[in-house]
This record gives sequence, C-alpha cells and structure tokens, in this order.
Amino acid sequence: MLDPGPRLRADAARNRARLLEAAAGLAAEHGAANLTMEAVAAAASVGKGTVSRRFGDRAGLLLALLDHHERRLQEAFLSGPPPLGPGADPLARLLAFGPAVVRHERAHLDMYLAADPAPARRFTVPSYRLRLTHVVVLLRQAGTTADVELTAHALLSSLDTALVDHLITRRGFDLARLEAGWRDQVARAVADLA
Amino acid sequence: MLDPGPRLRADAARNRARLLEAAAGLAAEHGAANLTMEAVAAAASVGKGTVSRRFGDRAGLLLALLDHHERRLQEAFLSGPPPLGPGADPLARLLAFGPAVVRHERAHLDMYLAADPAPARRFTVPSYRLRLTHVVVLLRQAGTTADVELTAHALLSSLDTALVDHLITRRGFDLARLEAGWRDQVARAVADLA
DNA sequence: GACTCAAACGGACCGTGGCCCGTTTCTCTT
DNA sequence: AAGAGAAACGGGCCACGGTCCGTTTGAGTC
Repeated sequence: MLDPGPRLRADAARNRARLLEAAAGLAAEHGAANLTMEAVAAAASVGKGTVSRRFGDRAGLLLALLDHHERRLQEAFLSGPPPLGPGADPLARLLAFGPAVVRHERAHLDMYLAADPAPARRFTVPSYRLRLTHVVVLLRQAGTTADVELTAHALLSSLDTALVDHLITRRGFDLARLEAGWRDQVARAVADLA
Repeated sequence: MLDPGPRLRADAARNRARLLEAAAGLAAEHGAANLTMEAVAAAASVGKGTVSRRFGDRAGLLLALLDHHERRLQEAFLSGPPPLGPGADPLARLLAFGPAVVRHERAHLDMYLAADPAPARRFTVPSYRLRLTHVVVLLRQAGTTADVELTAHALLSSLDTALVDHLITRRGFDLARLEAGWRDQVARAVADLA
C-alpha cells in the first residue's frame, strides 16, 4: 500500500515485530498515554537504541502502532464497498468519508491522542478562542446558514501556522494562492445553498 | 483584554517580567526552538521552579512570549480600522481576517512553530497524505471549482482527532451534529458558486 | 513595628527521550 | 566456507522538562 521502505535485515524485522507486539500489550495494559520507550524496549527484551533507530521517536512508535488500524480504514475507502469505496459517485463517497474517519478515530482515540504531544491545548489557548468567537460573530452577522462554530473551526484551521508553513515551504504555495483560497472558503461558508 | 488573572505579588510580577525579558533575549539569540526552561531561569537569575510555577510548561512560556505580539493582532481586528476592524460589513471583515492572521503568524513564525512540539509532522505522515490525495481526487471528480488541495486540507482539518474530541467532550457536540456539519461543508466545497 | 500566613522561591531530584559509539550479527561475495 | 563490510544492536549517557518540599519573603492586621 505505502512504500515498505528499504528491506530490513532479518534480525531487524524480528525486533520490529517484537517491539510492536510489546508496545500494543503495554498500551492495552497501562494506556497509550503512559507508554514509554524504555518500557517497550524492556518488554521486548531489546535495547532502547533499537527502538530509537527503528521508529525515530515516541510519536513514530505510536504512529507505527496505529498504522495497522489505519490500513483497515484505507482499504475501506480505497477498495471497499460503496458508498465509501469505488463504485459510488464522487460526491457520495466524499459524504461517506467524513463519518468513516471520525468513527475510525474514535475507535482508537486514546492512541491518536497519545501520538499528539499537546492534544487539545491548541483549541483552549486564549488567542485561539478569541479568534474563534470573532469569526463566529462575523459569520452570524453575515447571515450564514451553516453551523457557525464548526465552520469557524474549519476556517481557522486553514490559517494554522504549521499548515501554512507546510504549504508554503514544502508545497510551493505562495501568499496569493493562500489568500485566494481564503476568499473562496469564506464565500462558500456564507453562500446561500439553494 | 483577557483576564489578567489573580493579582501577583510584587516579587512574582518582577520575576515574571525578568523571565519574559530573558526569554525574549535568548530566543532572539539562539532561536526560539532552542529555548530551554533552565537557560531562561538562569538568564533571569531565578530558579527553575519559578519558571514552572509562572508559566506551567515550556509551551506556556512560549505562549506568554507570543501574547505580546498577539495583542497587536487582536486590537487590529477588534478595534482597529476597517476592513479588519469594526465599521466594514461582516463579509469584508471576514475576508480581511484570513490574510491578516497569515501575515501576523509569518512575522513570528519561528516562535509559533517552537510553541508546537511537532510542527509539520501532522501533514507529512503517510496516513494523512493518503487521505489528502483521496479527498483531492474525489473533489476533482466531483468537479469543484475551488482550489482542491487547499479545500482538501480544510476538510480534513475538521476531522482532526484532537478537534473532534475537543468538540465532543468540551463543547457538547454529538456525532449527528458533526456529520451534518461535514455534509454541509462538502456541499459547500463542491457547490457551483454562481 | 511586630505577627501571621499565604504566596512565592529555588534547586535538588526524578523520569523520559533521544543520541552515541564500541561491539555483535547478518548477508553478500568469491 | 570464510572474509569483509554494512547494518543493527545495546545500554550508558546527557539534556531537558516538570515536580516537590523545606525555606524565604512580601502583604495585610493589630
């Protein structure tokens, strides 16, 4: 499905499997949030260095653990039955996609949250809340028919520092394209859907 | 502007100021990413415990540093001149808001990124990229006129685990509301703006 | 100005993540 | 089969974040 990367040596592959198994066990027992690199290494009878080399960092380990579940979801929308998979028309597939992702993430919530160092801080920090209510107010005044709070989050997320930086430095976007995109999003947010 | 919190004792206020000054200096000198709690404490001739107590954690310190700049932006959109500030009609203010935020964040990019433990990992992880191209493809097939890549990011961001969890557990959303929101967003994304 | 008590201080302390590098193991070649 | 070189190993090591608790200091009270 995704690139399997360079072939691993036999011992490396074996250790990788043991580490994932150990990590899954520990996560199930003590919660994914309390997973430590050292404990995983010990439970797999392997050195800490091995964990580092294989998964890079703690987040990488969690991500690798999630990868297994993730593939289930990927199969579902890439080759599963309609409306999620091919066969249905694109709009129907798109409509089915959101709920599928949400359901999937909620089924593995603890692990997804554990992979994120600062889960919800982003949304509770005062500056974000202020921006949010500002946008909420403007949306209401502009008379949108959409769910304003949800829409405001969606709008703000497209201004996220990390996303903007990613788009500009890795994907070659320029400011003009971002601004045009913003205008379009706002227009769609306040549009009166017939 | 925002709650100033309980009054600080004189020494606490003084130390807070010294810490912020020291932090600003160190950030300017070595880059915000390399800021350590210990170095800040030392530079302010203060114990580490004081930094902890005052700002909670490293992110809190960075946020406090950003707060000063953030207020500039907040004034601009809360009480500055139109079209950003009051006076213009809501739609115009909304349209001006995006670019203003982007410009502001780019002006203090290093600090914003430093406040985020895992800046752009979110967008480069394989599972995200796969979801992204999936949505991009569907959007194209559905014949939207919007910037598909941007729109896809915006759609995906509203499925973000941390956001969904925040909305459900702190804001009282239920699945039905989220799904309705998703349907609406998709509809707007593919709508043909007359 | 003394008394009191909460608030703030500081730095030793601990757990964790991630790195480094000398040692071991695998795999490929001939 | 044996030698060579690359890959992986392991666990000691360090830096950092965050906490804890005995000590100090400031701010009201009489």
